[in-house]
Amino acid sequence: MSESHNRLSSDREVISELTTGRLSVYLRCLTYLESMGQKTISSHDLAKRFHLNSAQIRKDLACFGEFGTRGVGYNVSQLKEHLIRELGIDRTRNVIIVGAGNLGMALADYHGFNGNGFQVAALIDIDPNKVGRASRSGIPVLAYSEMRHVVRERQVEIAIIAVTADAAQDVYDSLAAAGVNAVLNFAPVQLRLQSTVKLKSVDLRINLESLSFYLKNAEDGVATPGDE
Amino acid sequence: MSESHNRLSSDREVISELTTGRLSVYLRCLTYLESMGQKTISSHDLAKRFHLNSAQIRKDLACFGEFGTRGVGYNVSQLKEHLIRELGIDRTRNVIIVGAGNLGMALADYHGFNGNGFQVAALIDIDPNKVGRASRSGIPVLAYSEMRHVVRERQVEIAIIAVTADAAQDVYDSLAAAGVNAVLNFAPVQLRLQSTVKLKSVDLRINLESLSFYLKNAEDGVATPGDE
DNA sequence: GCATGTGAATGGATTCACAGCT
DNA sequence: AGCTGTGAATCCATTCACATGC
Repeated sequence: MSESHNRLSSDREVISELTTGRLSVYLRCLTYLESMGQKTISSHDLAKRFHLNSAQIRKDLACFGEFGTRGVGYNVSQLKEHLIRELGIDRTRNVIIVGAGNLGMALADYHGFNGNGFQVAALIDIDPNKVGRASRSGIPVLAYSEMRHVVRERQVEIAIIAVTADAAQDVYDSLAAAGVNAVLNFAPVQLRLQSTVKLKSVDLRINLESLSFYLKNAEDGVATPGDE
Repeated sequence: MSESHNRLSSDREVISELTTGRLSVYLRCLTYLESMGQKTISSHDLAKRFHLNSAQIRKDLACFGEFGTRGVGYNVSQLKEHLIRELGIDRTRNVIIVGAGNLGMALADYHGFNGNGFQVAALIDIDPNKVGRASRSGIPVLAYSEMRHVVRERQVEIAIIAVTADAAQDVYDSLAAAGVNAVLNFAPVQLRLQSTVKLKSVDLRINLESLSFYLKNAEDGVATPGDE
């Protein structure tokens, strides 16, 4: 299939965050198409479903080798399986959530975080009143002092920070020390990075302010439609 | 101060989302600096606090006119007030949250969503069991059928979608019809856009998958550090 | 004929580097 | 001397357009 692409496993080019984000989107779409019984899809049809350009989709997919058939398109199930493997969710990764407040609790029970490659193993909190309880779906709240132990014991690979802004840096550093190397941060702070730990931040406040900025300009008659 | 910049209010150039996101970050930093009693800051010092380039900060700030003093830097309080006005959060905007599940409830009580320019007026849900209740901090859950009315009555400008993926498009369309023109979407779907409604999406699943992708490649020895 | 895969062209955003002000 | 404001240069991502293969 990829006769011309006999690349060794390590010479793959660097893939940008923007591209991987789109791969997730494609995967979701392919899962849907498969459930509808569709067998193949062209980059052009895929592009129509989002606001994307078909060339971009082909480029994104071509990063990993040649997967389409000229004149036909892509095999839905095959491409889906391939993306699952490329994204590394063909096995389950354990997750802990640090901070068992409203947000942490909600995230623990969030469907997208349980199943299909991820599993929330525990919540962690310093508050002794919260320790020993559990989320609605039964995920236990453990003491902060147990964090290191849980990470090792349960082989936790990803942590979610859902504590207040002032505690986030300490938590991040402790997670790094405990051996976690991927963190999703919800605290509204600029964290000082450790080289071993990949960080993604979701800043709710920034998103709201960005909408406010748009509204303000719309009032003033400045046009700026579009998404994300 | 801006003698050379006598632009009329409407000739302002288009400002990218990337820039506005950074403006929010600067604002947060300036608020902190002000609370520490610092009077002025240079673009260089500001840049050191994030992982940014000082030229970028100057460019970002220069969008709105000349605010710094050569040889000195920027006046902290003055620049802060200016950003607050530029971001349109010098007045309070009302917000509703559609979907009073775990996530919606958590967001309703989220500190960043209440105060400093925003105010959550209500939660909305179809489930009759939820209607009439309230979040921990007292934000009421209203019926879905009331949405249109609440939006008009309370002059709601921003809506947050915290419903399941399959309901999100209907909610979005209803919000548009009700007159909301800014939406923050948490449902994992690609929404079909309306021209009058600005959309920002926060897709938690995509963020996790992106971390998984990083972990998978780190296993294979591909280097890709960095944030966001 | 039709759709992929991809080099070349375009379009944006970031960074450099320096003129100009305090 | 020090720092802003900004054209020019660079870097990265997206889009075009077409050769290639089913």
